[in-house]
Amino acid sequence: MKKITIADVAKHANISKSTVSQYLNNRFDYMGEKTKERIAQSIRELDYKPNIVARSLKQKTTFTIGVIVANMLHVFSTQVLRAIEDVCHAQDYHVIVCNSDDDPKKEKKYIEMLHAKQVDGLIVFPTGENKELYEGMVNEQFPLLFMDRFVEGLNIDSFLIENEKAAKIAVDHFVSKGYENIAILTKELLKNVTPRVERVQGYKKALKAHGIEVAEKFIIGEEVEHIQEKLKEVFSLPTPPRAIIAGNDLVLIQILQFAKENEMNIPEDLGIIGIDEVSFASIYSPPLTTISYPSYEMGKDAAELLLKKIRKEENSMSSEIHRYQPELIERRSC
Amino acid sequence: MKKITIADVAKHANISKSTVSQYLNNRFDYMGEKTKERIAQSIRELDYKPNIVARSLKQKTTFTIGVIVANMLHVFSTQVLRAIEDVCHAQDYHVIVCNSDDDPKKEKKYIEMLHAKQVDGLIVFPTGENKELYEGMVNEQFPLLFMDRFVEGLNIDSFLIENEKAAKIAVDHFVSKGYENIAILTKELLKNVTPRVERVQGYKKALKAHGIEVAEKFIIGEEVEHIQEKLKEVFSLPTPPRAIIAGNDLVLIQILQFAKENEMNIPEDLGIIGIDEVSFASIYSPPLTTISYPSYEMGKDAAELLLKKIRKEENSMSSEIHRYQPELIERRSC
DNA sequence: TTGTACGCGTTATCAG
DNA sequence: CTGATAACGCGTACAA
Repeated sequence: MKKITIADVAKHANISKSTVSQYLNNRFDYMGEKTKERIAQSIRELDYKPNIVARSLKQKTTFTIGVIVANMLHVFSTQVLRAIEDVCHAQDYHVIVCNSDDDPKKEKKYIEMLHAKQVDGLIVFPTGENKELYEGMVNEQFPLLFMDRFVEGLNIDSFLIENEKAAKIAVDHFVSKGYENIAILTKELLKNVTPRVERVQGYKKALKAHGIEVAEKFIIGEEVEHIQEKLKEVFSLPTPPRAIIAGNDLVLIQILQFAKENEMNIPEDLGIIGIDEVSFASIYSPPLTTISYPSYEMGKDAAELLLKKIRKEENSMSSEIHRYQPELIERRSC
Repeated sequence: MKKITIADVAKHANISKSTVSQYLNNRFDYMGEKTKERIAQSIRELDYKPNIVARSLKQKTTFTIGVIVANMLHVFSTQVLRAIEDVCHAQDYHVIVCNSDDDPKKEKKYIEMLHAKQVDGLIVFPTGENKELYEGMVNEQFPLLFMDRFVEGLNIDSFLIENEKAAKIAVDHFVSKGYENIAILTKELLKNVTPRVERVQGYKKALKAHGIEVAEKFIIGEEVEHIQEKLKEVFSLPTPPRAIIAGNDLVLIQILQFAKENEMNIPEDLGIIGIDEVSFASIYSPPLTTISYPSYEMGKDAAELLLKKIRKEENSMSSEIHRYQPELIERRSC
């Protein structure tokens, strides 16, 4: 059961490989009707399928891109991926998906392997730890885009949420409702991941703009496993928070759990605003006020830009930061 | 800025391509130390990267597999994908991800393209509408696995949840708690997708086993957009349901919304069991009783089997149905 | 140990 | 309109 190649088809149709190749590439400017027919016939009879690897070798293009996310279990990543895949499908590209798990080594290995596999471009949620590597690809003019995270001084198109604004919207809303002692909770602050640092930054700025003093004790960063203890600690303070911003969906669930276990009334005892839309926001009791942003659109725009750069319709050298606006969805938790 | 090939390295090191190739493939059984050093040196200086496409053409293997899911926005798909990616990463394979959107045409196009791209194997959440195509691949001995959905009479390894049992567990639990008028809600029943039909089947069987008559009006299938109206209709019946099984997470949210809007008390007015674990199950009021199953494990096992078949460590001809056990997580909604 | 020559499947070029 | 022939980059007998 040997694979049939273009040579077999040629032999079967009694013509040369080149003619068959032309046929396959729709270059029948001057091809005889009868020849066309014979080729079509042979292809059908032999059930010939072109070998795209061979074509890629010759054409130096694979019609495949790579996407390296931190972790595709995150809802945001999933939505971005889905958008990318949709755009690629529409333009006959395929997508190789990888999880870096925020591990620079893993990220590096993936980038190098995908590059070696000759993918035509890459969309990365960067760990930020492989600057030289990123830089090398830019110099090579390799189509590369960053998503969700920014890496300083690198001249690479980046698609980001207006994170400071997201935090500001939350603070403003709390203030307008008369809340005091507003806290913010995110995952560990150690890692300087763009969304986290920007959100905290925006939180601070917004407080200052309202003439409220920033209290470090209200800026909480903790690994998910230890959030409950941490929360307990913070809410045992003489002046505990009366309002809290959840830095993302996971952290929001932790807060809700804590509030529930301690029988705190929302929004009376504690106001809550979650950054990230969650599936259960509108059915929760009370319905949760959240801040959402256009994940799908971000993925779509990124994919479209990448494909343009791949086709050189867009200058692969110029680069900018694309910012997306967060939006308050007011419900009842604040 | 020309690409460096193995020939350039050879020239630079003043030896032949074959020697370099051997070096790259760790076949230095009899290679001179000095030669090895020279090669390493040249590779570094020229920053040579092997072209994997060329290697694939020669070796007829791409170290890439394809996964076609119905829609990667579904939590189950995401978890399965993540597991597959983990296994593949550990064995240096890459994963191309595609969304069929339950469209047989799209599925067909993907399968054919991926095949042409010479992926080494495929894991598919089948639409079920491309039997001939699936069959062709089996005959070709192409490594192919099905996930979540079963296609009759096809001799292809399939990884499925014990769906009937999941429904049975729910029914049994309701009955043991003294509930009557137990309904089941799924998305449209028209499409004969394995999980849906098996769950309804299991529901019926379980009721019968308890000597309870099956009422067609309690078997509800509806598109997500119209679920609210449908629910309104069903709960206006003379004897409305007192308990309801949510066929999946999306449908569960719809039920919760309906219950909330109509101020129904859970579990007093209405008992609820959701098939599919959801992130907010334990923080909801009341905490939701759900039935979960090992998605990650399913993806992991599938990927491992696929890679074995690819390496011919496993007979690609033999095939079986792998069933996974659902588990009741009792909380307070029933 | 190393070098030569050829194959992998397709496409591009250039005669005819 | 069609057909040789040479790439594309790598791997590998086989020869030396």
